[in-house]
Amino acid sequence: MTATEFVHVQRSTRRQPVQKRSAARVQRMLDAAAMLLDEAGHEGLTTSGIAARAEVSVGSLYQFFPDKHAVVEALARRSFERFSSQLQTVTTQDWRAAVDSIIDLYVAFSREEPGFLVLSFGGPVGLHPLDPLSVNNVVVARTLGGVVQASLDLPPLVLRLAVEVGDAVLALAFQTDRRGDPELVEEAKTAVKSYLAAHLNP
Amino acid sequence: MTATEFVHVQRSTRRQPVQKRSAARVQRMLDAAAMLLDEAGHEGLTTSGIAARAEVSVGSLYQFFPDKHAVVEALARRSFERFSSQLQTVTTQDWRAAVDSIIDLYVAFSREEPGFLVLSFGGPVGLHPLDPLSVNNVVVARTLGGVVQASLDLPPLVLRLAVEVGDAVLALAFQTDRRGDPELVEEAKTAVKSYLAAHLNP
DNA sequence: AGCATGATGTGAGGATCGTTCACGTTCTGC
DNA sequence: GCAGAACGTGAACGATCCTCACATCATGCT
Repeated sequence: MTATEFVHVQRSTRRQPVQKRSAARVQRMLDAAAMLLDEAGHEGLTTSGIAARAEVSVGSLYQFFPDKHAVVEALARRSFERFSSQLQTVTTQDWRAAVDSIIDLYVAFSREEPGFLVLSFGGPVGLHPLDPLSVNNVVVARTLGGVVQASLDLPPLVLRLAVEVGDAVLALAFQTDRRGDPELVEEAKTAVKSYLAAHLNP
Repeated sequence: MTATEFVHVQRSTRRQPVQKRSAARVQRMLDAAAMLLDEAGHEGLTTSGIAARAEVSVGSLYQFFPDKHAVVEALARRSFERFSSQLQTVTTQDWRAAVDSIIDLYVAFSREEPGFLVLSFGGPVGLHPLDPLSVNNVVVARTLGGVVQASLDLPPLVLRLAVEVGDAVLALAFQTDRRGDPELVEEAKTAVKSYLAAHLNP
């Protein structure tokens, strides 16, 4: 599983940046969107705001993104790619330690990567039925599965739900405390581990 | 815990209906919002749409609600009150059966009550940090606790997380299948029960 | 009944936002 | 150095949220 896995065929009807100049501008737009997302949340995110912050005209935004939602989606994709690349450094024989590491990594990433927190838990995720951001959890589940398969063998659904369970508790942790309530972060670990353990001793 | 628990001091700066006529109109507005939510989702919900569907002018809407979000919030409150009143009919000595019943009730309610599904899982829930809709799960957790305390004693946090875990899996169930993927609904039950069981045999 | 007061109802219009488009500028390959 | 493609721009259009000045209805009091 390489990072190129996420470079899907762009669903956008817009141009893709081919020159260095515009590629850099697109990155600036995503940076601007991430900052504004942290500062003002989803509701405070405006196309003109993104353009202004990125020192770009609105028209430039729409050269590369079909609509505002596509900007958010591209940002989420970029953030998740970064997270995923770090995820692959997690290698351990003990599956319990793997769960802890993955959750710690996720928490750290939520604190550092601008916009990541809002994208994950903030609210409106464009849940298009096809292949939305929610599929991210599938990737996490596969990675978890890859790490874990060394010591145990579980059906994909269980791994997927384990990730979903962790996500839910972590959402609560970040809702309580912007930096992630430590007690709830620990509970997320035990929740996932106890859920997985339950599927081992039926 | 009676239904009046949810009739908080109205946070709105707007008038509250005092005559029968306007009270009925407010209900019509909420009905309209629920229908439109089912038909077009959050993004398709417009104030003029609600007003038209309820055969009311936009101005009337804003006499009783400070903004659009307040309409959604009031609808969520009303729906949850209805759900909560059914929730109190669940009485059982076996806590495992109680979990099953509550989840079945939730699934049934999500299918029948207009807008309930979109409000629960659809996306943008106005996660105001103070006392948002997310508190609903606290109420469910307390009810679960009340039913369960007969047979076992668990800290509130565990009950709260049990509800959160169930919510997460059910969200996935309704994301897969508009009527709730049966396999995932069953998995929601086992996930919650195994999580609770894990906190009994440490 | 008649009147006063407040509750209720209205919809055109201001403000903001997403998006488009016709035009001007810069790069790339030949 | 030239043609064509890629890139960049911002005024303007339509949709949407929300307000406000005004009209109508209900209730209580004399």
